[in-house]
Amino acid sequence: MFMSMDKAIGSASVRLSKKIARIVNHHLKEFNITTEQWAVLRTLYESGLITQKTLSERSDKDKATLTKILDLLEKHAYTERVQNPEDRRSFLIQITVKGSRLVEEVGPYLNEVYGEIIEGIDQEKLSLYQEVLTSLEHNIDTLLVYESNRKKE
Amino acid sequence: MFMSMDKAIGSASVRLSKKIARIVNHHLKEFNITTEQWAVLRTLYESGLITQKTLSERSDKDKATLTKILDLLEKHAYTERVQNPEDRRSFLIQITVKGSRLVEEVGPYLNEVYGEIIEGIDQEKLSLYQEVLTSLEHNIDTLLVYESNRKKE
DNA sequence: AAAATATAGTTTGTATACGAATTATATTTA
DNA sequence: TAAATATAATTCGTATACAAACTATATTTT
Repeated sequence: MFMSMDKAIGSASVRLSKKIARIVNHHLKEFNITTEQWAVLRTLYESGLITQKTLSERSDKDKATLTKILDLLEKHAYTERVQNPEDRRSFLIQITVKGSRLVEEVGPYLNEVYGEIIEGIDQEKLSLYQEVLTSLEHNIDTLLVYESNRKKE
Repeated sequence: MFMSMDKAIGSASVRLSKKIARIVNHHLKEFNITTEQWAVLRTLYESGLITQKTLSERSDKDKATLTKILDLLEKHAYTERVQNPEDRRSFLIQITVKGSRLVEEVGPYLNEVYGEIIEGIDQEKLSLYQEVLTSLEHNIDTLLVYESNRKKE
């Protein structure tokens, strides 16, 4: 069975992720926002005024993708691009009052949804799940760095 | 800390999934195929001749998405749509010899990649990780069914 | 059997992911 | 300091996700 690992870990992780996004999107629909926009907005709420570059790193969004997401968040007046006085190439991204209010409203609501998602699973197992999640992510980060370095040579 | 669950479980799972797809895509590039095309092709390899509908369910692909993926797989002659003699609306999807050969080549190779991804993580923890993954998926499936039923009323 | 309903697959529209090219500006090097 | 290189952000092209509308065909209801 040559694809046991693949099936067990990779496919299952990817499949779960899509389902999480699907159900969260259902719940976020009434707020006119998507899972990914939420991830960016929440990161911004927690970070305060940061550059688009930094926001891209912290929210794990590609710069091209982030451009689009910020366009949408701006359209709803949840965020604003402000010229960075220290570097004319860059923007500082500012969450608006409306954006902050949304985070404060949606945050607790989403936590209820997550309560349903983890229902019946031991806290202990969940902690271990998170731990493995982190290890896997770390391994992949290492591999990705290695590959991108190899590419440059 | 009102978004702990969101951050700990949701965002982390989604982030990991994207990274898995990213690194696997890097490796699959030389075969001119993507992670998602691979998932479909592998499912088909394991299932034999099945309808597009069934393939959609087994590979967890939306029917619209699957249409596009099959278009691409067909372009590379890895699969074919065959008229279903029992139902003129439907197609049977057939993996070609070229497609089978690809699966047999890529499968073991991908398993090596997954070996690197899980490097240094206890087998026991990985099993538990999978177990939680399954439970979470099950919970979400239940919630999604519940929601889609509510919608119809 | 005709009408109503359900189903398989495609198309369309919007959002996301991401590599590559492009533009404007900074930083480094010769 | 002029030239080369690096960086921040946008744009473009291709792939995926998914809801909704649409087409063709099946199935069920009356």
